[in-house]
Amino acid sequence: MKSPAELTDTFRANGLKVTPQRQLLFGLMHGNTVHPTAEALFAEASARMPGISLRTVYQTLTDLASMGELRLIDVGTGATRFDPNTDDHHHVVCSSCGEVRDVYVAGSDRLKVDGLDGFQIEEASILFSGTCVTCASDTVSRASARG
Amino acid sequence: MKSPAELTDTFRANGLKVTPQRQLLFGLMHGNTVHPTAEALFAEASARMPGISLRTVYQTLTDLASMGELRLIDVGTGATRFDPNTDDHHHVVCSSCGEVRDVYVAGSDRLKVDGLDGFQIEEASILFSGTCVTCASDTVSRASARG
DNA sequence: TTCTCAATCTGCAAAGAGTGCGAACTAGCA
DNA sequence: TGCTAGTTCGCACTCTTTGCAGATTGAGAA
Repeated sequence: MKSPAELTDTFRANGLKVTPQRQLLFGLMHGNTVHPTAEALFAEASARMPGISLRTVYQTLTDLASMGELRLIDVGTGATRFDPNTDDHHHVVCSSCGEVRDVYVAGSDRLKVDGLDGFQIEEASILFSGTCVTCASDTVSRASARG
Repeated sequence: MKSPAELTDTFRANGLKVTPQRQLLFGLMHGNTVHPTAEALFAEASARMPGISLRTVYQTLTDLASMGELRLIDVGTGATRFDPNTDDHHHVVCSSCGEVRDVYVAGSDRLKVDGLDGFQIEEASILFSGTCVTCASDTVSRASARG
């Protein structure tokens, strides 16, 4: 995703207005690597701008996504997450705490896929799931505490 | 997923009862390749057994999934889909009509993944998305009809 | 700087997907 | 046949996201 300053220009160039709410969200998303949900962003935004509405957060995120500045990701934890990293990458999710990280996969072009049946593929997304370091060590400590 | 007869035994062996509702759902899911949603199964089930409740459909599907007889899949179309194919496979979804097909992928063990950062991976799922044959030809016909 | 108006913001209602709960019902063993 | 734990069903409710409408405001024009 572009920098807040660049986004300001892009929005104006597209006939969209640059409001304080949008600027705040540009800043909160830029360089953000935690893959927040709309609700999480709303909480952060509210702390800095009391009164901002959840509706506006959804609206702005949707705008950014339709401009290709943001990727919407669904890791099966209920709410959609937003990712400002628009590189070609995939994700890994911790099935215990829900943390999501970006992963880069090489060699996916050499996969042999059977059953595509005439589908014209536009995209392939790989989702890894497992246990993150923190949750793995928590499990270990609980186990030793228990026994 | 096992056959309805085998599931009957498995359920009883696990102390679960075999009701007409469950038998109906065993039958509807066995060999089912369309990846139905709970709502879709409920519609089919209702046609054969008026009065069956959506709650029971969810209940039974959840039971089957926790016994490993069914896989829950989320292709990002809103509702969870249920897949009686428990082989090691992946999915392709048509972004136009939502159709889901099973695909088999070879060579995924040779992928180079960067960024796993200590995660203990338990699963990797690949979701392809694109346009199915039917929707692709529909687009073509509409284009030619248009001129 | 002021004016204007389309774009935006906010709050609320509502839709879609699932889940929790409790009363009524029933499969399956004794 | 009776008993009882497991089920079913319907309803209320949660959660996420979207639709709507009136009030507000950004930003180009005057």
